[in-house]
Amino acid sequence: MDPILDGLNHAQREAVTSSGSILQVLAPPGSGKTKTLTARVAYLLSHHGYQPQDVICCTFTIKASREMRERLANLIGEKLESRLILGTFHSICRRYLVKYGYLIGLRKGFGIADSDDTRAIIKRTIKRLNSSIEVKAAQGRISRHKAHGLSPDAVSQRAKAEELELVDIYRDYQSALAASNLLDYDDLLLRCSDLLRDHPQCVSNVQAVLVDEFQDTNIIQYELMNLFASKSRRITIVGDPDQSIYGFRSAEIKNLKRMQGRYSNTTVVLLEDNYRSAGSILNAAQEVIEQDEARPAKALQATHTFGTLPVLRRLPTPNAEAQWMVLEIKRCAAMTGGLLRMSDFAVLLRSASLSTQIETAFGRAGIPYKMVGGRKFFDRTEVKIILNYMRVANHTGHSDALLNIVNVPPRRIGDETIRQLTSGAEQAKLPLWDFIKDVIQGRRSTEKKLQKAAEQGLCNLVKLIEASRQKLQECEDASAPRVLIEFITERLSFQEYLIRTYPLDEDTRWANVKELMHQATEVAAFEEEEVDKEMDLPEIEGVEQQQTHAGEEALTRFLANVALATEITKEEDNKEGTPTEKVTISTIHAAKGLEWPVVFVPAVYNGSIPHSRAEVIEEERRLLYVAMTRAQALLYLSVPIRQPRLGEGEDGATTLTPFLPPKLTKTRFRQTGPSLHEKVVYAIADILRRPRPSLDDMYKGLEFLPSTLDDRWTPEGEEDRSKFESTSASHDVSDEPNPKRRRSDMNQGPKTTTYMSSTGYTMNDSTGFTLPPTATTGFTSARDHIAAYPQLTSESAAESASSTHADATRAIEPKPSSGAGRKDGLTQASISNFFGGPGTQKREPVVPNRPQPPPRRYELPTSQNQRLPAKTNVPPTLSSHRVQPRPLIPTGPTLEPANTSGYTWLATPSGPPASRPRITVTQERGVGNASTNGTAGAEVKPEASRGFQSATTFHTTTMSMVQQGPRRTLGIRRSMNGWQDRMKRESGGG
DNA sequence: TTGGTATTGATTTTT
DNA sequence: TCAATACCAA
Repeated sequence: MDPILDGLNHAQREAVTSSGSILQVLAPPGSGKTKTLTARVAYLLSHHGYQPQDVICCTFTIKASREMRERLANLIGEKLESRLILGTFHSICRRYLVKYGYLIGLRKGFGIADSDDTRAIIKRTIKRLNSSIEVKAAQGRISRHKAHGLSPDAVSQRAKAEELELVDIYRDYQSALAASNLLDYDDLLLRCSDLLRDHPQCVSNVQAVLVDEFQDTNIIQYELMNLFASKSRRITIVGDPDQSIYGFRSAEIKNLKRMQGRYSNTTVVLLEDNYRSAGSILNAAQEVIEQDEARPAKALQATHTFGTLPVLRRLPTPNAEAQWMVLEIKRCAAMTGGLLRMSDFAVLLRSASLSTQIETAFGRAGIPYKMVGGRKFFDRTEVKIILNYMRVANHTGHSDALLNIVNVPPRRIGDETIRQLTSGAEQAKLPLWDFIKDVIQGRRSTEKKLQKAAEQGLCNLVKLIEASRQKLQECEDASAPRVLIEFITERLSFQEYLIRTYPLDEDTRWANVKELMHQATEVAAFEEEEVDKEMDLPEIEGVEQQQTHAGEEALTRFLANVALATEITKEEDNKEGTPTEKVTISTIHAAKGLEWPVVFVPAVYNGSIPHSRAEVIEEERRLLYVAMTRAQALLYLSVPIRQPRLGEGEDGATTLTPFLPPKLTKTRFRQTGPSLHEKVVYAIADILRRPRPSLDDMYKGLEFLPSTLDDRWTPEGEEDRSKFESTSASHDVSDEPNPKRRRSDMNQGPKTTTYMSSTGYTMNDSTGFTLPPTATTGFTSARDHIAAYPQLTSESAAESASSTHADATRAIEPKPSSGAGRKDGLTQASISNFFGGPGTQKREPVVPNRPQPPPRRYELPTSQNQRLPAKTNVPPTLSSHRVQPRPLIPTGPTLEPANTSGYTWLATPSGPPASRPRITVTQERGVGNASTNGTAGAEVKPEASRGFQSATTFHTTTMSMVQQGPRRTLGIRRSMNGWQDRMKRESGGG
């Protein structure tokens, strides 16, 4: 058997081995899309004998291209992998333009205009033309025209009057780019397609073209694909119309049809088995996407068990929402006995700006996280300054970069001076830089005489840039970027400048500059090995490739990578005790193609999703679909019922997204987090294909939980006043009125114990939630609890109904006897399992009067506390607020009849219905403790203890995160052109 | 004319 | 939280 085909199902195999030269693979979420595509690449190399440098593989995002490289390296080896022409459309185009751009009159050493440059240029011309068009709107419309391949002239021909205003801006923008020798993102594609259309010999070597996420291609990218394949006409595309979420970037789902029309011999293969998600999640997601009636029906078959229903949680405010996520993450982590680690959780957001509250809540609670998407490393002001110096040094014609740094650090060059200079340069038809040089050397003068101070400042600037250029000329190797950064920071006394300007966080800002240096160093090290030659395009007879000064070339490439990558991977500082395990917070867009065991999608209200400014609401629905289908085992959607800030309703009330109509939420969702008893946990383990945790391990975490249920808020999304009376007085905990006061509350307790602080829960209790100062209302009986959640019973019934057929597919065990007493019986069984089932040495429900350290939530009277191990001593403030052990009575949602794979419970002795097992969690802890010394679950132990102990280190991480402020964590992306290959070599090889 | 301080305003998604 | 604007003192 061909190892390439190992582990592929029938449809995947068919796709991989298809002899059709034009192949479309339609691959819904979790169907092994990337696996199939990489296998196809490997198959083409090994069975068709193509050389890797003759295969082009286009992805859409950098992350996707990195993943593809990694997978291919495993499949075909690094040697071959590194020679593939693989990358984002933009980066591949850049490579072609660098080598062959001269054929279409592109000037050497062109730079890439990032969105900041674009915005600045457009802003300037709008001002000059006195246009009333908004900058952002103009930017978007110009980009759209370009994505359709329309030049300013082309637009003006078919334009209406109002469009003509834009055409002027468009023209002006284009000439500004040309003047600075810049290409914007659209130009990269556009000019490359010009190149290949006029000079197809540049790609005459290409044997096969593969495109990932084809539904996200725009017209130009589609044309590029065809041009790449103009010789061989062998194309494989993988895509899913349901996951098209880049329409705002002119992506056209129509390209699928267009391609079929263009190539009559198109073969279409459908993948429909989902290997990622629980059946319950798929059902819910499928129902969301099927609301789109224009969409062709497409099957999506679950291969996993039904699992537990997804959650749609209502909460009072965005802040409560964030705190709830903290609670649920901790609850999941603790109650699954080390099965789930921090890196198994993801929070997916419609907008990156939603992250702030979540980040602060996580920071306070000691949840380590990393933010993906949102603000980019290379966009930080301090980094940007250095980069702009480098850009000017690289190419003095880059007027926008020059304008950005002309008075940074301050050189007494103010607005007026700049106005004189720019208008003078324009009149003289000179680049700004040349004009400035002429002025200070006395060859020219401005309309109005410049101030002495300003002139002196300009003089210093020119000297610095000239010196930098000199330095660059002297440096004829790949170290140029690093050399230049060092030189510039030194000459600017940049660190002192940062201290002066940003006294609050000058250290992190300086650290960012250091990080930039580090990146440059890495590039240099990589290129010195000359491995990068393999990244070059293959030589083609008869077409000359353009050569450049090595140092300049290295700098240009560095800057291009920066513009195209905009994020970098920070190497994990694996210092002792630093957890590398982090919760991912990401935009939904940036999460495409990825998966996590547990996914949270907060803010599912109208205006957020669909976004209030969204143009196509179908796309927003697909966005929700994409977000939901990232989840493997647990999916949480949530919505704050009030949005105090920008809410459109009078009191800031929100409305649930129309994508989740009542008939859907009633049948496919539960209202609160699932009870995480044994069977649920086992189902999670099975879906993740991880070993089931032992019951011991599952007990271990419980004592640190304030509750084993998701019950701090009512299912309707109010704070539960019966338990948290004092907090309801000020229900916008959200705005965190006076943290100091609360902190002092906490500090009434003994300052104590590494243990306390190490749980990471002290922090949370003290700041995240408002604890009632007195214990009067702390106790809630389970009966009260049930009374408060009447709907749960029916909900669980719905779940069992909807899950029956899914059961059948996977039932390993005989079904529980169904019938009248079924619900109770099941519940009892699962609960008693949970607290003392056959997984442990104890078969009986635990002896009630055996003294055991209780979990905090169900605190025993203080007399019992004396028997706690010294280190687990609980401060009086915390122990006092709940005085009685809370009996746990099975409630509706603990029913999980879907998970018949948990076979242990059938053997469990369940009490007679009359005497329900009123087991306190105290006992449950006892079981856990007792069996810690036993043998049960020994093999799972390392995992479990890691998950648990890390709480200690979470805390420390948090502290550093809090000090640094939010979003200091560097993103996980890495620019391409081999940076990641180097990483791989280092980590993988060593 | 500059540069500091205060106020206000604003925040889709990515290459 | 950050950035752009507005105003005032030098």
